[in-house]
Amino acid sequence: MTKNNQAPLDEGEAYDGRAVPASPRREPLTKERILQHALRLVDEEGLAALSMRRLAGELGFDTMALYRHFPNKAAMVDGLMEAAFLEITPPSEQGDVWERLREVARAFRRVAHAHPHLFALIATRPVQNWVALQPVEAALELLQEAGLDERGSVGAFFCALGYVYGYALREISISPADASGMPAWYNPSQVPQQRYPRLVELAPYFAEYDFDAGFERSRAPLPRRGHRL
Amino acid sequence: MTKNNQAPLDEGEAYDGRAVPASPRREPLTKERILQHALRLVDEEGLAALSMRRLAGELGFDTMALYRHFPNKAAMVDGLMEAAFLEITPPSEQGDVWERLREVARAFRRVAHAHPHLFALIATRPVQNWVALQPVEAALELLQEAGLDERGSVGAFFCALGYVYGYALREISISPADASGMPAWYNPSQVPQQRYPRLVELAPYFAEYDFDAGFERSRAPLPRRGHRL
DNA sequence: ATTAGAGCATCTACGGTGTAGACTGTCAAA
DNA sequence: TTTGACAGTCTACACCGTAGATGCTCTAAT
Repeated sequence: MTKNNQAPLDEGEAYDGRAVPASPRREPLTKERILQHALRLVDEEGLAALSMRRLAGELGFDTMALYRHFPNKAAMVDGLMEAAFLEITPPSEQGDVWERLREVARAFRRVAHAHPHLFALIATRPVQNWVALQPVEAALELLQEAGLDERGSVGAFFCALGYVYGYALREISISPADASGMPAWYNPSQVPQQRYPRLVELAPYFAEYDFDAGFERSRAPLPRRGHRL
Repeated sequence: MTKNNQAPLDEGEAYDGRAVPASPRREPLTKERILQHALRLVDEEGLAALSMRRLAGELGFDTMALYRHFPNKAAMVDGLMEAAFLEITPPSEQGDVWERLREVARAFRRVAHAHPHLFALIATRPVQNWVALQPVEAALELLQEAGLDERGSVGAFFCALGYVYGYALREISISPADASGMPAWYNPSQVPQQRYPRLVELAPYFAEYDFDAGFERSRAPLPRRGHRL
């Protein structure tokens, strides 16, 4: 398959992995520029599309130039995840505690939508960036402010975090549609009728399910006032 | 890094990707044997360790022999996921509906523990195996049996599925421990004290958190009798 | 008994990947 | 003017998935 290459490439052919000797003066490579372009690549074409050769090529540099800024590819991807976490805005300073907790949850989900490919990675790997713990800290603070004791905070945290991650992940994993415009198993005509009668019966309701509303409605995993977890 | 290679390899050196001409009579390759060995590999060393060359080598065959049984690597991995889904046992035939729903949830979580690396893939990708929909069908049936209407069933399904996936995923993603035996952010001495005071304060409670109990306790996302979702 | 064919296994080769190590050019400080 | 640091380049290596041609062995039909 041929890849359409609308990148800058002002310095030369590039993107066979090599760049041209380069003009005497040019914008030097930086961590930020690299990450920015990499993020765009991943968002638009998925993680598989992110290769050091291609990335460097599209930026107009030699592949190995990237290694002046990151020790290896894994470190660069870590940088991408960190960037994603930085998009999780801190909750507002005042207002109902539970509402502020919901704000954090929404921020997580927003990141999932903004960077689905990256989010799959984030949800899958252990946390290894301190920045990533910023929203965690915020959530814990809120839970305690809401009156939960230590053990309760941790319990509620894991419960809610799991829910938010999982819900968002289901959302973005389910999406890819077939020719008919909807995932195969939403499409009753494709489901083996007698093995999965409920699936067939409920197919239209799956198709019309509103993820936004569903997320907002489901406060269950967050304990409420007077509700023992 | 050198890889220790305790595989069969009775036919010859192998695992440089090539196998020896092979003795006249030997156990032929089958889908099942391939999947079985591949699953072991993934469970023990992670998805990255699964390469066609290595897999074939360890089985004592030429790399390309695998392609007689699977059109490509992706199809083989699909087979692995299908195998994992088959481990999700159907719920018992009778008893409390909610308890049977919990059985399905537990079965999911059990698979996550049995095959963490594979589960990360499963949780991340859209469903593409009909077999994988078996437990979905079961859950939907139970939800309706419990008295929820169509829209309610779908809502509860997404809610619960998200929670189960997410909770299990957090569990298996968090685990990798550092030298001290616990994940870095459970370890108060490693957490930047003043940026994350709550994290430090709650660290011991994180360390003692019981995932099993937490999972069992958290029935919140599943609506109960008399509880409007 | 001989032949034809079907399957499975093997071999070779191609283009892709991440990255180690040596090299070159440019600029700032000594 | 020299020195050194540093950014970018070049070459090379080992690994990856897999297309295509070739060979082997057993079965069924002649």
